[in-house]
Amino acid sequence: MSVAHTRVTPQAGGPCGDDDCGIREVLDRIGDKWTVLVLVELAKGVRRFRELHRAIPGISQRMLTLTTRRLCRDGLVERTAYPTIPPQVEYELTAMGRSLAESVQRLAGWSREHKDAMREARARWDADHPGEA
Amino acid sequence: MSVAHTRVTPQAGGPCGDDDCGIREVLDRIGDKWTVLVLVELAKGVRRFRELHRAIPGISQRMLTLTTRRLCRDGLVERTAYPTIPPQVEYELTAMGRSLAESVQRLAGWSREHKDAMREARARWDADHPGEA
DNA sequence: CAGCATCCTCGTAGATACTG
DNA sequence: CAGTATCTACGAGGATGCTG
Repeated sequence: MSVAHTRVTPQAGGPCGDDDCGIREVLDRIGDKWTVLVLVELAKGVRRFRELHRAIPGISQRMLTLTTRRLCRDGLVERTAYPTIPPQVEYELTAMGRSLAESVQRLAGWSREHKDAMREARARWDADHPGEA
Repeated sequence: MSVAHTRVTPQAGGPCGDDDCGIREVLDRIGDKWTVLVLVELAKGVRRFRELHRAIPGISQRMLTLTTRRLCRDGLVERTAYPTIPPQVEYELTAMGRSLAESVQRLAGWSREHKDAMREARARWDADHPGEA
């Protein structure tokens, strides 16, 4: 997510209310393509770089590096590097990271509960609105 | 958020587990720049197009149109157009939309609780890692 | 008022090659 | 193994003008 988020001006007390300001902040963290997947995988336990890479099909080394680094920076993940040869690096959720992963998984629960309803709604809409991409 | 999401191949039973597959699905819906803001504003009650536009500073007419349409398509928002002159259109959350808004706001709660800790973590990281953009 | 159509910018992420 | 560096693309989103 950051979706080229040019940041919605967070003017406290502005017309945007106070509720959503917090929302954009999380979404700017977890809204991107890979963060949640890493989060969920790490929720299962400690993982090495390569293990994460294999566990998350499709992610490139580059994106895994960037994603884990951002998570470390925000205090959501702890990185431990053992100066062995070959090198070995372990990633683990911090307490805050586990708390976020939990919240995220609740949202995933919502998704599972409603995915069918949404699929139907979409099919209905598409049927009623012919001539749309 | 669709963040140019080329869709992580959702191979059931794959190494990516079953938990996260639901996560990406919600994020593909709400992870973009404006959806959650519209969701939260509509959670406060029925809104007309112009009211939404004013309530969400920074959004363009184009993006508001696209965002509301997608929400309608997924059955999260109901659109009611009155054929008056000038036209008048009202947007309202459906039951499913309200349910999603609630879940999203819980995530926003997490954000508010931890934003300070994350800010501190980031400051610490930046101090320990000089020479990064 | 509530859109639609068009053009353009710029960030996210993919691909590939190299290193401690 | 666990990265870094560089180049490229794609597409979400911004700006602007027009319409029923």
